[in-house]
Amino acid sequence: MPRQGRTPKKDGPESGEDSDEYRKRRDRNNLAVKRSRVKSKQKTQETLSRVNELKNENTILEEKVKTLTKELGFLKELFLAHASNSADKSKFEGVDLQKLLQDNSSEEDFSLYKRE
Amino acid sequence: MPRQGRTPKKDGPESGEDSDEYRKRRDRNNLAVKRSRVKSKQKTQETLSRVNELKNENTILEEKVKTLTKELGFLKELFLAHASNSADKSKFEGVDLQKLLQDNSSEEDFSLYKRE
DNA sequence: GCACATTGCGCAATAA
DNA sequence: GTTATTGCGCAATGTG
Repeated sequence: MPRQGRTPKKDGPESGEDSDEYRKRRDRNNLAVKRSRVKSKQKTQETLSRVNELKNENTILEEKVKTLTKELGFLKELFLAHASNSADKSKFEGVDLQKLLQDNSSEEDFSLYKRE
Repeated sequence: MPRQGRTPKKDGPESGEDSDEYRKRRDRNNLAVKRSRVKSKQKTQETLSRVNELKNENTILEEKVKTLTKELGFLKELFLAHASNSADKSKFEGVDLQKLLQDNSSEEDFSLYKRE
């Protein structure tokens, strides 16, 4: 659109009724602009805060995963150690522990082995 | 600061040397303003993207925690079931399993029990 | 046809 | 001295 630089002469009841209605409209728009810009800055700040929140949650979750993984590793080792030393040769409650514990089977459904 | 609205008359070599140097300066500043605003918008977009990345990582980590917790729960149950049925009454490789497995001991240092 | 909201843009102040 | 950033007003445009 052509950036028309103010029409000094009043052609009539167009965009520039010299000072009365025009000024009022300009002032109201200037206020609206300020409101809009304040809101915009708030949103930006909130987004930045959100990033920090998420980073923190993330760190906590990573620690949790680390801890759980360590714990799990320990139990599996203990388990296998016992199983390989036991009389029944790596069978434990009918479960093939070597196979069961070898991988980290994140996808696996353990409910098959679950007791009631 | 007083928002001086252009000095039409040239008082001398001040801020408004009527058109030559002034116009050049204005044009260069206008370009700088555009660059600055583009950069600003990019940053905003990047921050929004960052939020999404973090949300995704978060979801993945939460799933991982869930899976690991489930797996751990299963192993502990299996472990305890065996221990309580075994002849040595809840002793397993010299470790008090009941005590060891009762909690989720996130803080605990398992290295004490670690084999070489 | 309004009225407010959002946006691109230029100006001037001022930070760097 | 220069560019970068920022507050501000204007006008166009979007939205309802």
